[in-house]
Parts: sequence; C-alpha cells; structure tokens
Amino acid sequence: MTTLAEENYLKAILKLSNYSLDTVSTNAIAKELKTKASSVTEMIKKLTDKKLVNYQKYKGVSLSKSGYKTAIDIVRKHRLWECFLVSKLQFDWDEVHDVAEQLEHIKSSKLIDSLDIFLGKPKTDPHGEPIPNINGEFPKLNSLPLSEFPDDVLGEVIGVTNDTPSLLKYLDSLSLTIGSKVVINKKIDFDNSFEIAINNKQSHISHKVAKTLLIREL
Amino acid sequence: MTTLAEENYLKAILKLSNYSLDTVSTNAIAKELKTKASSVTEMIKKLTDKKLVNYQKYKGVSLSKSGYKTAIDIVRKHRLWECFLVSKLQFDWDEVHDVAEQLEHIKSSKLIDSLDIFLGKPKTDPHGEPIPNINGEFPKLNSLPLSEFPDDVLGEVIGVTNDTPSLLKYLDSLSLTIGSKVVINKKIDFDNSFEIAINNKQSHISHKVAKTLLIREL
DNA sequence: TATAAAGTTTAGGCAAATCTAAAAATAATT
DNA sequence: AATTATTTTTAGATTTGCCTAAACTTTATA
Repeated sequence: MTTLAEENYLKAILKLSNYSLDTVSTNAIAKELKTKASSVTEMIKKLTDKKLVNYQKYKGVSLSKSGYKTAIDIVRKHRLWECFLVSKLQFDWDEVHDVAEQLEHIKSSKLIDSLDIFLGKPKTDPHGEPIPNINGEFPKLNSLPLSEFPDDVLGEVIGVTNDTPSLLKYLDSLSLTIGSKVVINKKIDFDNSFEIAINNKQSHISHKVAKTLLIREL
Repeated sequence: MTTLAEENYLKAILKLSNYSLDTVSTNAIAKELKTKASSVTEMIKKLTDKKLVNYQKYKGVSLSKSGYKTAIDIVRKHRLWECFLVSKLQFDWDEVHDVAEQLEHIKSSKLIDSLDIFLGKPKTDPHGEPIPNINGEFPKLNSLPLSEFPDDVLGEVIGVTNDTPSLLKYLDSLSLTIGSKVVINKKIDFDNSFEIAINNKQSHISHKVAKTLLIREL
C-alpha cells in the first residue's frame, strides 16, 4: 500500500520523465514537489525498498514497471475526477485542479472504474489531456503542441497540457478554449514567440504558452 | 485546518455523544477508534488547543460549538458521498462505507455543496440516516427505532442507523430493506428480542438489531 | 470508609516525513 | 589536470500520531 507522500513522489517522477521510464534527478523532484533534496533522497530509498523505482546513488531515479503503473493510475484518477467536476458539478476548468489533487488519492478500484463508466469513458480531461484507460494505456490523439505545429495550417485546440489557473485565465482572456480554430501566421525567431489567429482574430503568444497548447490539424 | 486524525476524533466524539454536546469518556473514544487511551488523551489536548473540544482532566471531553460544526460537516460529506455511490455509481448499500470514509475528508465546500445540488439535496443517505444541511441542521424525519416502536402498529422501515456490512447482509437475508412493512407482534422480556412480521412474513430479531432499524408509523 | 478495581494521564519511545547543515561525489571551468 | 561549482547524500533535529508501562484519579465494593 502506498502512502500519500509516496504517491506524490511517483506522480512527480512520472511527470518529469515525460511519462516514460527515463531517469530523473533528485533536484528536479525537489523543485517539482517544493521540498528539499535531502527529503527526496530519503523518500527515494523507501520507494526503492518497495520496488517502485530503480535507483543508484548519484545517478538519479527511474520508475519501475509497478511504479509506472501506480503513477499512471493516479493520473487516471486525477483526470477522471476533473471530468466529473466539470461535466457533472459545473466547475470551471480552472477550478478543478486542487480538488482533483485530493480526490486522486482515494483508494478504490471499483470507485474509479464505475466513475469511468458513469462519465462515458472519456478520452481526455477538461484540459484536453489524455486519460489512461483501465490498463494504463493512453489513447492516441494525433495532436502536436502549437510550438511544433506547421505555419499557415488550420488547426483546432484540443488540449492544454498544464492546468495552472493563471494560464487558464490568460487563455480565457484571449478567447482561446478547447475547440478554438488557430493558424500560425508568423514565428518570431528572436524570442521564439508566435503571431497567430485565434478564430480569425490576431494575437501574439510566447513560446512558453505555445508549448502548452495541443493542436489537431483540420 | 484539521488533520485527518483530528477529524476522525471529532467524528467519534460526535457519534458517542449521540450527536449532541454531551461529555464522552477517553476509553469510549479509544474503543471507537481502536486505539489506546493514552493516544486519545494526547489528541484531546491538541483538539483543546484548537478550541474544538472542551476538556477537563479525568472528567471527559465534549465538542465545542466549532468542533460540533466541523464534525457535522464530516457526517454531511460522508452521507452525501454514500448517496452518490449508490444512486449514481450503482454501489450496493453494504459497499459504500469504506469509500465514503475516505471521501468524507476531501476539503472543498464548493465540491460538497455542488454534490448536494447534483444529488437533489437528499434528506437521508442510502441507509436512511438523516443528512445535515449546509447549516449543519438535521432534517426532521419523525421516526423511532424499532426497539421503541409500539406493538401491533403498522410501520415502514425508513432507515438503518448502522452500516456494518454484516448487519446489512443479515437484513438482506431477512428480506428487510428500506420500505419494508413491519409490525411488532410480541416482545420477549427475557432477552428483549422481538417477534415481528416483515411484509407479513414472521421473523424474530434481537434487541441489538431492533435498535438499528428506524420505523415510521403508517 | 478504607481498599480494590477501573479509568485516565504522564513519561519515554518509535516510525513517517520533513528540515538544516555539513560532507561527499560529480560536473564544469580555467 | 586541478580547482571550483553544483548536485547529491548523510547526520542530526523536529513534528505528528501512535505505542507500552507506570503513576495517578475516580469509582465501586466489601
């Protein structure tokens, strides 16, 4: 049985490895969890004892197979609960994160599988992020971050890979939501920013924001 | 902000005081929480510091006004989540307790109030127990435990004040559920047990079980 | 009403998860 | 390659919540 702290470490490692089994540094985890490197080292030892990660001193950690599945299950729960909050309880998409952060730690496979069915087995959460299925597999969504999308091609926003409220509020202010039509008009080399049209209205966004937007070609 | 352990203590005190501000003993709490009396004494001190209970050494504890509200809110959450699990996710009434025990600690007033509305502001949970409203007030249900119900009067089961799975399974085996019609035919003085008719079928139940059944006169 | 029994509190420890400060290992730079 | 800088680990403390054993209060009983 995993503790709450352990689950948060596994989730952080999963995120930092870009949802792979790649190795992650102690400092990166400490930063992600707003804790100290020494705390991370201690916890990694516990996770190693439980065979949830592979670890060699000074060489970083990676998720083991069972650690990966545990972490993916937490992501699945987080995203399904976000769907519930938005589609059933009328939460706004920038209000769901903190509550889902609590709900993702509820332990009951019957609960989460029933919730999945109740919601109609959604493929993505309210921010467009893919929801792993019961076997931990991600659905394929054939999309690219806006930062890698070709110029002058019409696309549709299908997701935002970051649910920081300040970002979501900013996107709202640009009238940019899931479903918006976008075209890249110009890339500015100096700062990697973008001139784009959002539903035919001209805007300018930074590279940092462009990276968070998932676009599907239309 | 209350911790999980603190919330469980407050809930136990509320239950043992029969949902009042009556005084409760250290040992009773220890038994309820399956912990040791010394642990209870320690926690009571913390709760006293936080003004959630009133306490005098060797004289027992009682909930303060704010402790009572905190505890009632947890009961509200527990019962609303039970409603959700049964009415939306198709859980059986004997499966909900452990999951609700986790969900009751999720902190978000927006969440619980939205859930209340989503469920249609139910007055009772799937076991017939009353659900406190947003102000912490119990709805009036004009019912009596079967153990205090008059003889030879037709009544309807509207609740079970205990959600131990073994009890609920036993009641199922007697074909006794919410809505069953019951009449007390005879009280047996020797062991305080009851001869009753459940939907016109003769049965015999113990005093302990009779106390858990809430009956409304028809 | 003295004494035994029961209930409660205190004292001293333990495990989980965190922290700071210092030591050790690795990486970067002159 | 040697030295400096960065990263990581270890050592020692702290807090929360729990434990056992012993001391102390209250209640029950002879």
